[in-house]
Amino acid sequence: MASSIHDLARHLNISIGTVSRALNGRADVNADTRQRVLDAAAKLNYSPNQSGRSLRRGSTHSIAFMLQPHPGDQQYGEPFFIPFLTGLQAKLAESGLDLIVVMGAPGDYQQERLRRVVETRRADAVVLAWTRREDERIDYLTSVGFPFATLGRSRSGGKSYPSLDLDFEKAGADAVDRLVARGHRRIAAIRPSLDLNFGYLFLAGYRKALRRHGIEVDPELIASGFINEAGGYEVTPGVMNSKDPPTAIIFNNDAMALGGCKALVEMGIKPGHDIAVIVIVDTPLCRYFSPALTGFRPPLEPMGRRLAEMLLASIPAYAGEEGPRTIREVWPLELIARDSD
Amino acid sequence: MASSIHDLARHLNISIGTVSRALNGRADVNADTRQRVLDAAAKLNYSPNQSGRSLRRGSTHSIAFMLQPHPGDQQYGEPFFIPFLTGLQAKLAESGLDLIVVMGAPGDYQQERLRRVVETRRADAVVLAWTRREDERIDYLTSVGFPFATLGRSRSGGKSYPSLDLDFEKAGADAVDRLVARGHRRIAAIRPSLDLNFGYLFLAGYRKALRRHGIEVDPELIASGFINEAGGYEVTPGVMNSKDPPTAIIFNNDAMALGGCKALVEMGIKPGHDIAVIVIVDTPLCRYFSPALTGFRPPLEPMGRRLAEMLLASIPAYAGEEGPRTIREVWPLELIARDSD
DNA sequence: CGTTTTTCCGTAAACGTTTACGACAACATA
DNA sequence: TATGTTGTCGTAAACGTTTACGGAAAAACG
Repeated sequence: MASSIHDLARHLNISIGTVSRALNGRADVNADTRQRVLDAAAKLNYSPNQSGRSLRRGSTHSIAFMLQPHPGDQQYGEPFFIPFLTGLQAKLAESGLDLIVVMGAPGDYQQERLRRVVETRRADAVVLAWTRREDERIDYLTSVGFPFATLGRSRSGGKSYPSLDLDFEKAGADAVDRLVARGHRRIAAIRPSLDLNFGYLFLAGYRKALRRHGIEVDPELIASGFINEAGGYEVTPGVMNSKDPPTAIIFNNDAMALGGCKALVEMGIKPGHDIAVIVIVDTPLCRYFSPALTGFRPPLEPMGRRLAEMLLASIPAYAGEEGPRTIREVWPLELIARDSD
Repeated sequence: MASSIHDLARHLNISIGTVSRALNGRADVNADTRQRVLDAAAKLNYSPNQSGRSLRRGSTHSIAFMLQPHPGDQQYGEPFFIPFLTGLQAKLAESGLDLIVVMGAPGDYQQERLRRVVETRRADAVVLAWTRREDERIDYLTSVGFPFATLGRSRSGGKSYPSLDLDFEKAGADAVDRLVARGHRRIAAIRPSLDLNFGYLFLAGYRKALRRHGIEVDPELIASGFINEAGGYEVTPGVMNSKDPPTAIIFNNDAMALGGCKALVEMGIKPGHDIAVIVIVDTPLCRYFSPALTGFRPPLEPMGRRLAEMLLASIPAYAGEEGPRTIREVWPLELIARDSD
């Protein structure tokens, strides 16, 4: 079934060295023999054994992505990641690289699994998501000198790695601007409870914009919960029951918004009618919800492709001998106005 | 950084053969030296190089999962898969196996990528999802004798591989039973347009139950669309505009239901009030939707674990020398009554 | 004490690649 | 002709494991 380089050599009556050189496009092989090798490879359905190749080369030709379930809810996951992975994989495949997805073990926030990937050299580099403000994974990877890139920023690890992020700060501010322009002054913010960096950035933009408009930031209008439906559902009533309730709520993502809207409805408050709602990271869910939720849709698939490019360019083994390269990018987030605000 | 078996041997002044045997728990090594090897391995932070190991062993110690984005919608993916993958990965990790996730290329339904995984021997086995009624992937894998397991049934490939599925047929029937018991006789079914097998099974149960109740199956009440929000949104109006409109709709999954409900609201029809709604494969979305949608929640994480077990047991290299084993399982789907019907 | 068995360990080959090195022929140059 | 250059290819080592084989020492047995 699996034909090796030896089979090709025997079949063509030449040495395995020549076969390998022909296959790898090296210069010191006759054009004629190269063609014969290529033909034979196609005929015998040859494809190189990855283990042998990576053992010899010292690189695995694959990139790992650390995927995690929702913190606080093992039951369901984040559809967010799938289109991102699609882009990532597509770009990596163009360079003949494979994508390994490693699930994080709940609890230790992936440290253990990350070590395993690094130490067994299962991948040449790793991509991290849901970066935290202080991220021990980043500290670890930089300390051992393992190549990586992140979806999202962090304060850890200096500026020595490629990262791609969305401008959540601006999105938070834009959301506030829009609501203020529509007459709101009591604006709540509901964000994830963990120190996920995008929640932090969102809140920073929210605060800044409020102050810019001369509106005092009221801690009673800021709540945090798990970044899923349950989180939004549990936390929203508290905000609504404050002394001076909000007339608008900004949710950090679609799942929290869904749960929050459920809570609102149960309180007899109609989202989009009695109260304005904006979502920072939306999905098709927002568009098809009733009322359709105003939000910011991230271009996930292009982000995946771009981060793959950036990562590859940062790895000497894959990149050409180019000079310094862009190492961090922050993409704008564009508001899509719908019916909920 | 990365210490090899040679480092251990040199450090302990013994041969690499002994080190390997000690590490692999073979019998012919002194208990004392074994302990010394283990200690040294821990101290030198040794972990075996996967490439070397799999080259020698002829197995990669990793399993591939083919992940695909929504057909007809590249933009977002199926949260369905994440908890399933969590379970799969958890179980595989217990046996020291890694999980490789390979994204399917849109268009050729994964044939090309699947070939690549098989031919380069990147994995020892592969897990398929979203099985079709006739599935060329299954035919291919059986024809080349590559081990695999499927989430979902298919008519392809005989009975020679492990598969785990949910009883969509019974769920479809249960949904009909419940609606009929509540007085409905005009019941619509909205399912995916592709020949995804779970859509087929669902419809079979739906039909069977209707006939059992002496209700004629009306083709006008059956519609198919892309298995996402857009699909449900586009297809639902057609069903509602039939000569004798339904008083209840069964959606095949949560995304289609969301889109369908949007369409209903736009037509001035209130889901859960003017019309009953049931979802076959629900997610937390259903619970937090307003009205909360009655549906069947699949135990995805346990399913992932179980399928990993079944797959491992079917691979001679991993399994002990056990006899014949359960090769196909169909799990029941339990209805969770909520507010929409 | 001689023989057989057991226990433990070292040697070396093998897995499928890649690549440094050298060999040989053909050809060009002086 | 002698020398150098170029083009092409084979040889063999190396990557880090695992494992069949054999051997030496120790233990068991007569």
